[in-house]
Amino acid sequence: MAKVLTSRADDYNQWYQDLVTKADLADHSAVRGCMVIKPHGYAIWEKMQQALDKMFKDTGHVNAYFPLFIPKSFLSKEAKHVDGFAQECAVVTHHRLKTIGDTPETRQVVVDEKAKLDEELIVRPTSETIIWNTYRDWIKSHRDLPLLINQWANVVRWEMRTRLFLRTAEFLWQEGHTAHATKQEAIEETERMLDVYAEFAENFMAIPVIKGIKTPNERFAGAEETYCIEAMMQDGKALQAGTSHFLGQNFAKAFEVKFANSENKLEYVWATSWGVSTRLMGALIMSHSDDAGLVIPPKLAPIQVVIVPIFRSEEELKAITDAANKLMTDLRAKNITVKFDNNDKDRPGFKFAQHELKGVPVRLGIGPKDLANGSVEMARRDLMTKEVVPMEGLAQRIADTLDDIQSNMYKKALERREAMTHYVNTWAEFEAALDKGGFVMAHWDGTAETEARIKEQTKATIRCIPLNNKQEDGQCILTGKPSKERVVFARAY
RNA sequence: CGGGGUGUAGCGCAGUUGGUAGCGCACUUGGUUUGGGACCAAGGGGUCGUCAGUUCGAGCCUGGCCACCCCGACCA
Repeated sequence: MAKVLTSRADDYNQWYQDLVTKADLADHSAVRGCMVIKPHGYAIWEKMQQALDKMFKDTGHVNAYFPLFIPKSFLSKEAKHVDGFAQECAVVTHHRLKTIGDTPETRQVVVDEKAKLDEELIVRPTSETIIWNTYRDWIKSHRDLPLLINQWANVVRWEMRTRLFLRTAEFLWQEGHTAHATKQEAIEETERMLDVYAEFAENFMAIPVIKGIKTPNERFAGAEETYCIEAMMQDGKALQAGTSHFLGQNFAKAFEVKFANSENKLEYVWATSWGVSTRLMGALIMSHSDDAGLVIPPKLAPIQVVIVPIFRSEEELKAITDAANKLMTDLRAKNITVKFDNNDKDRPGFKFAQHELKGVPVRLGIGPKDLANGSVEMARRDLMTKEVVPMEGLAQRIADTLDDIQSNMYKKALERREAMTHYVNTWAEFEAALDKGGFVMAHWDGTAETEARIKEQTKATIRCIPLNNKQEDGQCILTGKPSKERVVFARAY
């Protein structure tokens, strides 16, 4: 068997890189830090979008679209916000090009200096400012609230160092921006959307997550409180998979967004924002995939079942095709997506390997023996097992198998996370646990100074303070000062 | 942005002292094959990352730039 991927044991980073490109998910582009998302990768992203979009709509949100460009002056209206993003913004300064040079050899396109913009435009790193500037006009009365809007968009953050899906200069995401009459409602919204993300991660992506809040250091610029879901990758590193922010009245005050309450008094509105991005693709890959390639949970697989015919003659192929067509009709009736891979170029063994690389959850092999016996060979991608099963009742059996794969993938990821979560009480234990990899649950004295010192010494950050965290007396692993709860430390992507 | 590395066909690589580019896989055509990455035969594909310089002559030497990888700093 020809090896296509670097193994995880040999070089985890290289494995990830190989997998993303070899499984046709994405490629590097001609533009620094930007990727081309290829059809197979985009198909998975579309499945994520569809599931999330439905969840957003089911919780009362509607979609809209705001501009890519933000006037520079908007960004500076919220002081902490601009500090958070100023370092990584792309700036549009001109609106016209011109051609210089008389011959084809010397001809080139240059910026027309006469076409300088009066006010420079920022390519959005996130859309709070343009949206809140717009909301000012939309919100006049408590009857306009709550305003529950989401947008699917691209954003640009000029990153120093990029990795496909995990951190790219341009990425795709959704950003929800909501306005509420009361603080309580806004906090409820923030928590509701965190729950939506957690449910999506666990039920669709089959990734267990810890819901928690960020420390002030790790908080979104401009937020009062940042909630997050944290996932653990196979190498034990943490990955922030989604965030939901309670923005308080910071943006309402910066953009003068006030509403008349029922007593006709003007009040500033309360805000939230929340987002997940194509980074989830990275989480999906690093949670489940193996040395043979991608493993995709059935609920997000663009193709859930592939049928590979095994044949010698045209007659055999025709008989197999008839059987496959019947089966496909049954599967589609159950909303299972299925592909019949009948190209005559590749041999069955090659097809098996290809579909494993691309992560198709269930593969069926149908050959002359199966037609004679009324059976098929069914292979599971998650367990890499094969069994011969009867054609009778197969569609239902496959539906059940897909369900089982979905839950098995979650269970496996959960077991791995539990095995790689360490509870420690001393500094020596803490360092040892970090070197093993995974989440380290430890007491912390609650100060930013201690958090920074730990990060400096170990590269580990506080991923979150879990919601509904168990309260227990303990001592900070670094300073020995008293602590009431353990927080999640890890090295992170 | 700093330190290190890499860049030759779609992918992985070789290319000697500077003398005008090759191998494996993939691709095309034909045939034989087909239950775990088939085989035979004949073909096609390259401004050697890019721009300049040195030279009679550059894949090879020199410099600039670009991209990617690893390690830092920064960050979702």
